[in-house]
Amino acid sequence: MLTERQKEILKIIVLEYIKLAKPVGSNLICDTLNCSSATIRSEMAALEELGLLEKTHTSSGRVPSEKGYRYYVDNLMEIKKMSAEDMLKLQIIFHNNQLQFNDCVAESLKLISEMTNYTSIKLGSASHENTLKEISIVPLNDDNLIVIVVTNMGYVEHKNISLPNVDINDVKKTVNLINNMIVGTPIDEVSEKLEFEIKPIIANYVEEHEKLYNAFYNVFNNFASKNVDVIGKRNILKHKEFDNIEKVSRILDKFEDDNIASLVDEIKERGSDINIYIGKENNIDDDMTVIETSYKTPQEEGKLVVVGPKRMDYDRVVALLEFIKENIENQGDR
Amino acid sequence: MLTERQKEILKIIVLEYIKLAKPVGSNLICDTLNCSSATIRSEMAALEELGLLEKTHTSSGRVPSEKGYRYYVDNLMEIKKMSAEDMLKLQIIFHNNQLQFNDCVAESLKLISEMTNYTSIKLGSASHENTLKEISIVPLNDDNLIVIVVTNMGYVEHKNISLPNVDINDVKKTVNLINNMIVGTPIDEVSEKLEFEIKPIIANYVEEHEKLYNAFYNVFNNFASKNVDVIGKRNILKHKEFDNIEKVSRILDKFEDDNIASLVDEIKERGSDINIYIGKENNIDDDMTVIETSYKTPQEEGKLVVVGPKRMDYDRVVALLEFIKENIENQGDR
DNA sequence: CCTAGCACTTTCTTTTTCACAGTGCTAATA
DNA sequence: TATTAGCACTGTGAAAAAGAAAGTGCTAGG
Repeated sequence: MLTERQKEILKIIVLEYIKLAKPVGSNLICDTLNCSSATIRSEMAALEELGLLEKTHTSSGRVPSEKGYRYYVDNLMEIKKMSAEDMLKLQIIFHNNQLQFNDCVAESLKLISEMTNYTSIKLGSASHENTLKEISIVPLNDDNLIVIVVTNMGYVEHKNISLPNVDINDVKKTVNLINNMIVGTPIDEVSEKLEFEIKPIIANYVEEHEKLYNAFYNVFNNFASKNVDVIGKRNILKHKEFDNIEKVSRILDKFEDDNIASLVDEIKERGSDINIYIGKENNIDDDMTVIETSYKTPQEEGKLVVVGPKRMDYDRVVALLEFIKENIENQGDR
Repeated sequence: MLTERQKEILKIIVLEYIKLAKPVGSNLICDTLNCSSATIRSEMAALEELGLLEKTHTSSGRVPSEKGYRYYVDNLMEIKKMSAEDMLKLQIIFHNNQLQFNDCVAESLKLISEMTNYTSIKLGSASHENTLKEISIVPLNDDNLIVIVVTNMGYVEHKNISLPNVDINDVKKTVNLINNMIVGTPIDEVSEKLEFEIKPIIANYVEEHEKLYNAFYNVFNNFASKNVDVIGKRNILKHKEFDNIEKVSRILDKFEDDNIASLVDEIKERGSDINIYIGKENNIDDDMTVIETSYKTPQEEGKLVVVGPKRMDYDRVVALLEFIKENIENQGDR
């Protein structure tokens, strides 16, 4: 159990380090608290003993440890009101009746990325949670057409396919078959159903049924496994701690990875509204913090995620995410 | 006019520098050519006088100048055969009957990026060259639906919109109106036509016509202006000359820029098959080279672009692009 | 329990030194 | 006349040395 003064000191160090990214010395603190630097130093030594602070070298100032950040987040962080500026900008988005609900989410995440210089991620439902809602085609010319697949969660994917020597009416019939027989199936399982339920039927009356079947099979087989949108990847470059190419590469690779959804998703619920995973607590990177919340509206459910350096402006991001989550859930049915 | 030996020297320097990214000294060259380093040095001085070579400092070896690369590309580069390995990998893609034509292009560019560590760009036709082919909707639930827009060039875009209190049949009627009256219009001009041709009609019989109109208006008004795909952005990180965060940031910003299409597109045709724009010759970045070719098939036309450091493996990229272009144009109608 | 004072440590920056790679020039040579 | 050997010179990069700055831990006294 920390004394009040220790808490005070830890808090100052965390906030100061977040602001300037420089180890914090005892002098800076004794200005704020009314006591000498020597006193602070012995307190800092105690906090280090507890694993809440770290030194970068024997005679450096202190830096919060991962445990230190965690303590701050759990016990010290005050729920800060959003700055008037942040508030205003977000409200403009949510009160813009021109914007569709969906765009509001995307726009607000984009705004968060811009304002904070962190990276945000919008995570829709996974493919196994999506079922086939409808498939349709648009013929472009004799040989080429576009197949459009829509899932019940409103996820859309399309593909350009070319089917020379296949009668367009056969294609249409096949589409009808799919729409009649397979709609409602989880996207994951569609290609399987195609093989066992559709293929045998079209084999009977379509000349080039092999070609036709393959085309549709591919559409579903390569269906993107996740509905995920990463916004502001390059922001990582703007932070002091990522000042060398290897680190930056490592993180950018993670962001680009198709698997990022699972990295974020694997995180077990902590139960509360907004979850914070610091450093090793998350699967993205030991040097990063992930702040995450989920939302649910009649139309859609998903997760909003903000990823930044451990030295992150926790208060602000939490306030922003809370605001957005609330607005999404309330305005979802406007 | 250069002497044969000067050409020889320039060529060696360009190739060597491309390989190792280190200024090339006279000793290295006199091994290859049978003469002393002093001779080479006076030749190098002459080439520098002509602006084809540069020094990094008074007593360094030589580095090709922009003009030097240009001379190499225009006069010295031999059309190299592709390596067996490159050839094989690409052929696998183009001979894979599973893959749709469209995917071949994307896959081969992806492969180029991976093999060369440069960035490639697939540039489809601009929005003003696309006309509306068809619009369709998929209702998701009472209030929400998806609008799908397809252009004659096979470009597809979709948008989730919510229209509470609007009768789905009114929406369908509106879609029919659009499909009957506006199909064939350049995408750019659709929102205008909506206003003057569709809006007055639906105003008569649709209660919430304002909402409905706005929704469709937005779909078209925000239609992506370019059909562009940038592959392997992060490859820039792998090159020696981009070893600091500012440079990397600058370039990555360019890649992310929605305007990248125009940066590449503005380039005036040089008339030949494959165009090379070195450093200041291109609009992307003075430190980069852009190699570009266009293709045209019955289904689609567009540009293939490879972007990398000026110190780029010109021979290889040209060979790769030539191969792909040829395969696209021949196999486009398979 | 707090604080003033001081010796000590590490980093960071600057300066010095040194070997190296490569140049330009000159005078001799084929 | 073109080439070459020889040599003085120059900028770079790495390593070593020196000094300043920031901050700590400890001790003794209030």
